[in-house]
Amino acid sequence: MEKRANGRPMGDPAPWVRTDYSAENCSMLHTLEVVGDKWALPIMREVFFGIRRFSELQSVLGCARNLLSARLRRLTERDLLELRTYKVAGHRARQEYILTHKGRELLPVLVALLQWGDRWEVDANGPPVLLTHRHCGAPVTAALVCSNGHEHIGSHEINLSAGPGAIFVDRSSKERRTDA
Amino acid sequence: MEKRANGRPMGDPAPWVRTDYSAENCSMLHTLEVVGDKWALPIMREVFFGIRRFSELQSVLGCARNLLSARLRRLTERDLLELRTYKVAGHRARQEYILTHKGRELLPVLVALLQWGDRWEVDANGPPVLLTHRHCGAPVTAALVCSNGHEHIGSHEINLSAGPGAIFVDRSSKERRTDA
DNA sequence: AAACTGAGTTTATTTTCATGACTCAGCTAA
DNA sequence: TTAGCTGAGTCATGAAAATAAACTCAGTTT
Repeated sequence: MEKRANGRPMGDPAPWVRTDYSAENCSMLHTLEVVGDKWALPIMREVFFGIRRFSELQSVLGCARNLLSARLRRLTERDLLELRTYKVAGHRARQEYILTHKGRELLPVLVALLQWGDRWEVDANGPPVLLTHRHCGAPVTAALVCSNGHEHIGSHEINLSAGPGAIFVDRSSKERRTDA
Repeated sequence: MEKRANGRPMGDPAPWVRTDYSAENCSMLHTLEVVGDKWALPIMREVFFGIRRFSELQSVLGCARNLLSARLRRLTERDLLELRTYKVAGHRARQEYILTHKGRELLPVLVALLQWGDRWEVDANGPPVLLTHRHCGAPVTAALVCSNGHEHIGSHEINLSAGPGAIFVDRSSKERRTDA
């Protein structure tokens, strides 16, 4: 079968419609394996916000200690967080979880989630947290941009194609549609 | 106690460190209430990718039918998806789930997750899915931008402050730190 | 009439979450 | 010097959610 350069067979509905390669190794799923449970993203948000100690995280998040413990362990093992010991005068040594580079790069995910909630699920009082650019004071958002500098790309302006790691499958069907 | 214009008490560690208002009504949590379970985001991704029928979604995602059913119902009730009936010649009427505006605006979340996985959890073969700008062909990413047009804002260039919906709490502690 | 398809529902099993009690070491006040 | 407090957890148990597999049911094709 004739294929395009990117591996997609010719004559497919639209480049935006994926029918020919599998979803099972999608990077999004890999990400969700690490942070896709109930508490990982809230934990990461708190660490971004400066809450870094076990007991503080527990009281701020209100989650079960055993779960917090298990999640912090996983986030540490997967190198999103790093455990560090420090000292406060008059107290014994304490521990804190700090962000690694890998963890810090999750910020666009957190901001995108925050922003969607601000836009679509906010209560009457308005958004509880504001993010602004330190240098100019303007609100910060997660936007789709391309590496040629085009900003605020809409969902219809995006082409989807198979990457080197794509797994191809046959899901073709010759049906033609009419409106209901 | 003396406070700044945004309500934060004077003398706090750094604007980036939230210690004085609560996390419980954060918009991120509102978002996660809608799409924070195991299957909602994968479902949304597939619908973005053009997979829109119940049985197609089930076979592509491999998730349990009852869960798929429950998730699609919730996503429809919450207006991220809309159920539509259509007709294929030689078949009885079928149904498809299509994106609403609210659902389409989740794309930055999906792209941010995809991109983090591509960067940090990709397997040897490389990324399975590529997103490119239809007009110029350049890769598309979710980036932090401000409304003054500054692009690629780093996590350290962001100020955090309480918004109108913030709930204030007292978590002050007078401890001073030394290194461990 | 028998088998097939699409879009689910029901029921049973397994996994994950949540609650509350318990541990254990270092510090601190009596 | 012993009793109590704090930080950072673990353990046992019950509740909720996810998974798997069988079942339903109407329209369709053979």
